[in-house]
Amino acid sequence: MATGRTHRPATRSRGIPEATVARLPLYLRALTALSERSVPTVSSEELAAAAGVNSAKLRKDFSYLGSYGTRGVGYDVEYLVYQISRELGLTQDWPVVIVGIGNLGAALANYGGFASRGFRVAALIDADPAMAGKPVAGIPVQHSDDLEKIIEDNGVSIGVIATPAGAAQPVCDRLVAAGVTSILNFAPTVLSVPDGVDVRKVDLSIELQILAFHEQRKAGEESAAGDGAHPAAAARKEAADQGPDGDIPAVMPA
Amino acid sequence: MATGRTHRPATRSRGIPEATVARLPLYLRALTALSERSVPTVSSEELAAAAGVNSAKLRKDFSYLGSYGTRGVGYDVEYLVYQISRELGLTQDWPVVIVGIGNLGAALANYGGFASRGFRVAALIDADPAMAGKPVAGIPVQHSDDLEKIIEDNGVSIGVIATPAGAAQPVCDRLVAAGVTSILNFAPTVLSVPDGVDVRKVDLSIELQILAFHEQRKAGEESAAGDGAHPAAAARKEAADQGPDGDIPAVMPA
DNA sequence: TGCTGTGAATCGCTTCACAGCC
DNA sequence: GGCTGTGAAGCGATTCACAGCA
Repeated sequence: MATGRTHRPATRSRGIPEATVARLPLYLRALTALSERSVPTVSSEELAAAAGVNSAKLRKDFSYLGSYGTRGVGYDVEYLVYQISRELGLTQDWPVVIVGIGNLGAALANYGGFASRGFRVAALIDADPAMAGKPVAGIPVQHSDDLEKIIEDNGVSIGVIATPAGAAQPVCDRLVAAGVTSILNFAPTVLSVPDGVDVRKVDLSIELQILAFHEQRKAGEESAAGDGAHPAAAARKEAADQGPDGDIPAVMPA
Repeated sequence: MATGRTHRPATRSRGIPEATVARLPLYLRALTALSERSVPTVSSEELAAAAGVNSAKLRKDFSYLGSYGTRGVGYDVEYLVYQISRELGLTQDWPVVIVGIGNLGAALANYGGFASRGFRVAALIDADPAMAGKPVAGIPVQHSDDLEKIIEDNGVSIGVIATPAGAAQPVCDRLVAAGVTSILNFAPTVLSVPDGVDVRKVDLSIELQILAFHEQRKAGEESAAGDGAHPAAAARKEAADQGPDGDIPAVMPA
């Protein structure tokens, strides 16, 4: 779920649960793979397995989009690809800017998944004058002095921040002031934005810490497993092998 | 998300809710910043603001750890840093390997947040023989032939996969076979792992698609004139035009 | 007085189980 | 017979509101 909610609870004509929205890209990817293999139809069971969720959840998710399946048969792959793409807004072109062209920014610029799914890297922006003009992934880096102009000229509404932590908030402010209303933040900082702006964050260090927590728990169990009589140890053991199963993507609201 | 799971619900006595675990790193970061500024105590309200959550949630989260605050005063910053670190398992050293040293892998290797929080990059591994021996972030890249030996020699239990999608599952299988039980996956693939192995995934393309969904909704929302709540930055809203049904997918395969 | 800690109410997501249709 | 679509039950997480303590 993204934070920058326009704080009206239910203005929507068709409200799709946030958790469902977060899974649609997963389904879309699995469906695209099937489509490439020219598979015509797929059952909820099969598709769920490919997407790594359970089939009841998948059917419920799809029921929010409409009745796109056929009982006794399954779902038409091509049709479903189109419906989900449309729902996600991927039938249009989204120009994106990436700010901060270090290793990470370069990795993002080179990431193939961009172009293939309705996103277009409209510009790369960096504060280092030495970077200006240098092409990364075939796109010349532009200096951050021109940020506002770049946003406007390209009609950008989605920005990716891959700067060091200290630069993230100022960059964010400028992006928002220039008209960006969705931000994907890779910097390890909590960004503050006005209402109406969505921020999603991706934070390596947080993910690792969550893994460490579970890892520690696993380790504690092995040693406790022996002295079976202890109730607390037994309790911990039970929780053991349940995957974190986040489902909530590896991302938190800011 | 872990593919294989025993569907055993979390324990309730000693178990900390998963949602709480996911926020602890956030609190820890905010507390560390306070600690660096030598702030001795902090209230739930202040800390919540710094971490970007609401204060009731924060207090509830902390209540799962124990009663570490003082009524009328707040929380002792240093003490809380320690308690959370301990709970997350960060008082010990976690050796981590990164597999796939492209732009992204290099970015991860260079990421400072690693060392500062109990994680140590024990090795960098890549399948390209030309990379072998080349130092990245001061660490020589090793060839993936030696993966198993590297895992064992370093006692690694956490692996980071930053390979292309196609290589991810084989790499994952080898990591798991060699003893890794926690995986952070950056490749756009659903990994399947045996029970007892945790997988968390970070997927740029999914995040962008979620943003696009909300962006699209904002654009379509002009009609909601109702009561005052007016989204800020009403600059560019025309760009997104809800594609009417009828046409064939404009989505390209990956 | 001020702020924590927490039962109780609430919300939203997941799962179950089966009716409905092919 | 097989598989979708969905009301209803179940369950975890969030929020409320206030009791309890420095």
